[in-house]
Amino acid sequence: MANENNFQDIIAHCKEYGYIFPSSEIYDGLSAVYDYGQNGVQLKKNIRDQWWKSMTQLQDNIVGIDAAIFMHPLTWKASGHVDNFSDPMIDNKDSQKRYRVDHLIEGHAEKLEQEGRKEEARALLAKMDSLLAKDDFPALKELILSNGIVCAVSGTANWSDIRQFNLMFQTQIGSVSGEADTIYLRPETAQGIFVNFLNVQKTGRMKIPFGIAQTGKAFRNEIVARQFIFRMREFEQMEMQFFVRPGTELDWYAHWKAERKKWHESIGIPADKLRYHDHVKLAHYANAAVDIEYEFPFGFKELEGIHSRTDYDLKQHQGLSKKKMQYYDNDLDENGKPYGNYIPYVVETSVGLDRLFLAVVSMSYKEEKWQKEDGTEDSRVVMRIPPKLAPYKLAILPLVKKDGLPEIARDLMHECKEFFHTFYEEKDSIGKRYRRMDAIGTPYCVTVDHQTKEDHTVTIRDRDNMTQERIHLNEVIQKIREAIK
RNA sequence: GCGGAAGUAGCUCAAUUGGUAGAGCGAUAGCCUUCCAAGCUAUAGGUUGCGAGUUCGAGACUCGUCUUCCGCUCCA
Repeated sequence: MANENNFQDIIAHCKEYGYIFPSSEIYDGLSAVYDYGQNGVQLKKNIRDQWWKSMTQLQDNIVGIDAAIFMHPLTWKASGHVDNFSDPMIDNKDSQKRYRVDHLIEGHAEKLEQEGRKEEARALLAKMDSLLAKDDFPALKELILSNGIVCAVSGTANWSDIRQFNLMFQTQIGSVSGEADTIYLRPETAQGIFVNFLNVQKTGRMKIPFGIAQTGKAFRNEIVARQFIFRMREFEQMEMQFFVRPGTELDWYAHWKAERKKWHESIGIPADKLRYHDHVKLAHYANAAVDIEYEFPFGFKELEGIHSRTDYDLKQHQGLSKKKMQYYDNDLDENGKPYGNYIPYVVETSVGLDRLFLAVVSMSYKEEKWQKEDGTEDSRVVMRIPPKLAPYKLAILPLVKKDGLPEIARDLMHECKEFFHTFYEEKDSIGKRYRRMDAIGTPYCVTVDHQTKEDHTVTIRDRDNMTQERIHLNEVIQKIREAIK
């Protein structure tokens, strides 16, 4: 069974074998940020490619886009990110409760008012507004202390300093400082799809129901980082927003709920490691929501979210942009009349690519021990990554570094690399090289030996069961392509 | 954010009461040629996380700081 110790081993293995490095490690690292190494980038790309193919190429009514990370600031006003998550916060050190500063002071003003001290309340709020406008946090804290405002839980005034709680990363657009405007790094890719809804629908002549898919980076200023790449400040999402006729959204929600779980199983994730988790408490924009959870070494956690987002987002954008986010539906209803104009409802599927990566790595990592024929114990660390996701598909190994074997191996290498990632290695004993390939998860190894010179056959070794068979040189490419289909 | 623990070579760890920083594995080059790790030779790799202090002398003691891990907290 998986456990925490195993998880530490997985993290160490990821670094040791070029999958994941802590960001900026030579400068002591950057909290909650990680880099993908030479093997990690390939695995990540392969997962992303599988998703992209399944969501666009294999679908009749879904197209992809790639929206910019920078978006007009009003986008985040519309989505609710600006108003809800960028306020000054203060913590009470005794109760460890966190408050929005404006809520805390307003609450106190209300109490004053009830006590009939209306003038004081008004003065307090006026003072607060002017200080908030100036972002004068020390003065705001002083205001809280001088008014004797205490925590409702602990009853104490043991307050931390006031800090800005920023969900979103800010930066400046415009090369001349002073004239610059604040913009945000997107906290979710979904809004790039919503703001392009009309563009795609019109230029692609899309008919409802249809979907728009996108993969890309998103950024969140989280408070703390834990659990390796499960929660990062910079992460990659794979999202698809599916636009449907109002009233049909829950049918489509059920459809995608089932489809998405099937997809995870199709890339090799065991069904018993997956489960649904229905949301009881729904976000402000949803009328149904479910997580597909994976059993990580630290427990079942969200891998993908499927949300019925109603028409919330398009309606919000219509309100702020003054552009009609409408679709004219020519299909006939039960009375034989066209459905006509409406704002489509949206069913969202949103996977964390980094989380999926971690799921694949977690399920693949195995430490194995067994008895050899002579009675001694043998062991290996193997990454049983599904072949179609593995960074390298094939390793080509000359049995010895002489007798013309490397030359044959290199010729084969040259042919293979047109079709899939191939690794070449001639140093050390053959057993050692097999172990190295096991450790990075290469599913197949072809070994060129002396017999190859006589009959043009090689051995091909299977990573998972360590068995070998002998095949003709001409069969190698076809066999690997078949295995990674 | 709070509490606890830990930072020595790429990895795992040594280094006696405070007295010259080491080993194994790994890496690199060469030898050997052997189908499942651990054959031979050589080489490289360290301001002991960082900064102060105590001391004739600090990897070790004191203080500060940074990072990581564990448990709470947070995670629309």
